[in-house]
Amino acid sequence: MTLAVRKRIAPPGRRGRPAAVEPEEEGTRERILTVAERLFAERGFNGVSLRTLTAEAGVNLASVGYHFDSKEGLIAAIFDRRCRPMMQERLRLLAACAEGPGRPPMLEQIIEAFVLPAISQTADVAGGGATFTRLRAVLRHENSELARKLIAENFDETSARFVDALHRCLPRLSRDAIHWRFHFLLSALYYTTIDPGRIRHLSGGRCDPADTKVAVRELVRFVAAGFRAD
Amino acid sequence: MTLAVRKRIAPPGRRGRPAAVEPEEEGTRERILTVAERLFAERGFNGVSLRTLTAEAGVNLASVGYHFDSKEGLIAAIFDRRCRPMMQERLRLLAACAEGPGRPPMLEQIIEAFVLPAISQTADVAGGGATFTRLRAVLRHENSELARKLIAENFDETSARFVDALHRCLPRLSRDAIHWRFHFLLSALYYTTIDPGRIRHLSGGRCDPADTKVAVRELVRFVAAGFRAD
DNA sequence: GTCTATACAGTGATAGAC
DNA sequence: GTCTATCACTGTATAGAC
Repeated sequence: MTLAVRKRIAPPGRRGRPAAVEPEEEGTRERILTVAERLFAERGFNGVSLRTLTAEAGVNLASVGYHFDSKEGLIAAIFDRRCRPMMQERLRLLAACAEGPGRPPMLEQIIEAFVLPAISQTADVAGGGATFTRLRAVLRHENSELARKLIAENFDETSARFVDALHRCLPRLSRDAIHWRFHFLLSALYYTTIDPGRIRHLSGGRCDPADTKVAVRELVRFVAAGFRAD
Repeated sequence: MTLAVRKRIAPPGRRGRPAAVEPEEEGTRERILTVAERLFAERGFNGVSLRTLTAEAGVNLASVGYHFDSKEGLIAAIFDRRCRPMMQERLRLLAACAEGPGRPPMLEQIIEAFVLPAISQTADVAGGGATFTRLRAVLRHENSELARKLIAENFDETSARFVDALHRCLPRLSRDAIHWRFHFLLSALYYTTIDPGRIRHLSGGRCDPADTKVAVRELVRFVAAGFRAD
C-alpha cells in the first residue's frame, strides 16, 4: 500500500513573502475546492466520501455543509469557479470580433473566440485546468444526469450566444444546419482536450494537441471550412 | 440487495423450431460475453467482480478462465466480437469506393465508409451496439491504459488504411494535415455517438443524432468540407 | 472439450491492543 | 497515534466430473 497517510503539511506561512494577489493565501473554502476537484477527477463523484475529502484537505467535515450546503453544492461551486472566467473570456473575445483589413474572416474569429479559452484552460496543468477537464469527462460517464445539469447551467447561455453569432455570420444556413455544425465544433474541441493521445499515437507522435498554437490553428481551419460547406 | 440469483433458465431448446443460422441457441461463451458487456458498461471494468458477473450470467466462476483465460481476456473478446464485423464492414465499403458518374465525390465516399458502420452499430440498441459504445467510453475514463491498448489493437490497422486512402484522395495535403483532419473526423464520430443529448438539448430537440440518416449526411458534409480546407 | 467445485494468494478496510 | 490480527473480497489456478 502506497497510501502513507500524507500528514497535513504545515502551510507555507507568510514568512517574508509579500501579500499575494489573492485575498488570502489559502482559505478553507479554496482548499476544499482544490482538493475536491482533484479527488473527484481521480475517483469520480460517488467514489469520494466527504470524510476522506475533508480529511485529505485537513478541514472539518462540517465545513463542506457550511460553505457549499451539500456535496452537489460543492461540485456546482467547482464548476462555477472554472467556468465563469472561461465564459467571460469567451464573451470578451466574441465582443472583440470585427471585420477589418488584415484580420481573419469573421467566421474564423468567432470560432477562435470559442475554442481558445477552453484549450488554454486545459493546457494550464499547473492551474488545475487539466484536472477540471478530466473531472467533466469522468462525471459525464459516472453520473450523466448531474453532469447534464451542470453543463447546461454553465455552458448553455454562452453557447446560445455563439450559435447566434455564427448564424449572423452565415445567414443563408438554416438554424438546424448551424446547430449541427456547432455540434461538430464542440466535438473537435471536446475530443482534442479529452483524448490527445489518440492522434499522437496514430501520427507516430508528429501531431500533438499539447502544442496549443498548432491545435487551435488546425481546429479553426478545419471547422471554419466545415461551416462553409455547400 | 436485489440480486435474486436468477437461476439459470433452461435454454429455450429446439422444440419445433427450425435450425437457426447461429450454430447454437446461446452457449456459455456468448452468455458471458453479453452479460459482461452490459455490466462493464454499467459499472465499469473494476466495478464488476467475476463472481457477480458469473452469478448474473448463471454460469460457473471458472468458466471465465476456461473460455477467456483472464478478466482482461474477457474484455478483449468483447472488443473483438464488436469490432471485427465493424472493421470488416468499413474495409468492404472502402474497397467499394470508386469514382463514377452519378456517384458522390471520392472523399465523401471514403468518409461515409468510415462513419456509417460505427453509427449503425451504435444505433442498433437491440443488438447491443449502444451498450458497447458506452462501454468504450466508460473504460476510457476508468482504466485508460487498458482502453488505449484495446483501441489500438482493434482500430489502428483500419484507421491507417483510411488515412492512406484519404491522403491518396488529397495528395496536396501534408501527412500531418491529413492526421489532424482525421482526428477531427474521429471527434465528430465519437462525440455524436457518445453524447447525442447535448445537441438535442441545444437545438431544442430539432437536431437528433438518433436519426442516423440525417446524422451521417450532416457529418459527411461537414467533415468533407473540412478536409478540403485551403 | 466443456464445465464444476474448490483452493490459493493477494488486496483494502477495520477493529482492538498497545 | 501506531501496529497488528482479522475479515471480506478479489482474480487466478487446478483437479476432476461429465
